[in-house]
Amino acid sequence: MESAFAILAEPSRRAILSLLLSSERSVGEIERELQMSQPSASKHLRVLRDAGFVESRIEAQRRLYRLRPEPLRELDDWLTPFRQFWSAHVDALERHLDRMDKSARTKAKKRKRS
Amino acid sequence: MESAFAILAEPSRRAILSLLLSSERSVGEIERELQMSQPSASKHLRVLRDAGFVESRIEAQRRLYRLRPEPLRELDDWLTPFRQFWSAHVDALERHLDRMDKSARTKAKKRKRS
DNA sequence: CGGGAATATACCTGACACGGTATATACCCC
DNA sequence: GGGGTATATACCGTGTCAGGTATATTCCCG
Repeated sequence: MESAFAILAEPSRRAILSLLLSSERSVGEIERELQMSQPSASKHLRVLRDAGFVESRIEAQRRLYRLRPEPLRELDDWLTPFRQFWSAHVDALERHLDRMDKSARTKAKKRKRS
Repeated sequence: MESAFAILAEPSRRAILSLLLSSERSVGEIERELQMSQPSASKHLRVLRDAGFVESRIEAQRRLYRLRPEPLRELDDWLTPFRQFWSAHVDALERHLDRMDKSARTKAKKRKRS
């Protein structure tokens, strides 16, 4: 369970991270908003914390969890070489379409990046 | 095994994708360069193909696999809202460091985005 | 200090994915 | 068409992980 990808393979964990985008939350809030059991929330948060995706602070009996950016940055770094690839790919498609008939071009453009 | 993250949770599959960045390869080449068994290579490629990460063409008895950009784009899209978050976070760190001593600032700047 | 709320952990169980071995399939070339 | 190469698939054994239930822990407050 080392890699950031393995951590994010779990849909619930991705949901938690997305939730924390707007603001920090307690375990109970996460539990309610994502409709998961309390132990499940705690366990996912534990995994996320061990992997550095979140950190917590204590407020009375609550633990408030918030995002930490580093692991997601690493993800982004892994993607970097591919980014170059896929923009090249789009350009190649573009050039290719310039030699095709119009109907095909129209259809294919729907898959083009914004 | 739906999500792109689940597919990339496997180190071997990430290795295959990285390998294909430079050029398309046959199953045998992948098998040799990544030191995995032939069935293992075939099975991972099957998963990657089903998920749209690669496509193959046939040349004699070989299958040549090459990258497809779309699924990685989706990954990148998922990261988008977090990117905004982490640059904000860096800026906050930056401001904070402006009030700290120099040695701490120097050390932290190594982790700063380009 | 005792009760209750919030969170964490232990334990069990079922599902599933990976790796390996064996085998099938497809294709080339002599 | 037979032998060999390249790739895919079937099947099995095993480890790992997620979810659930039960319980421990921590903390607040009256």
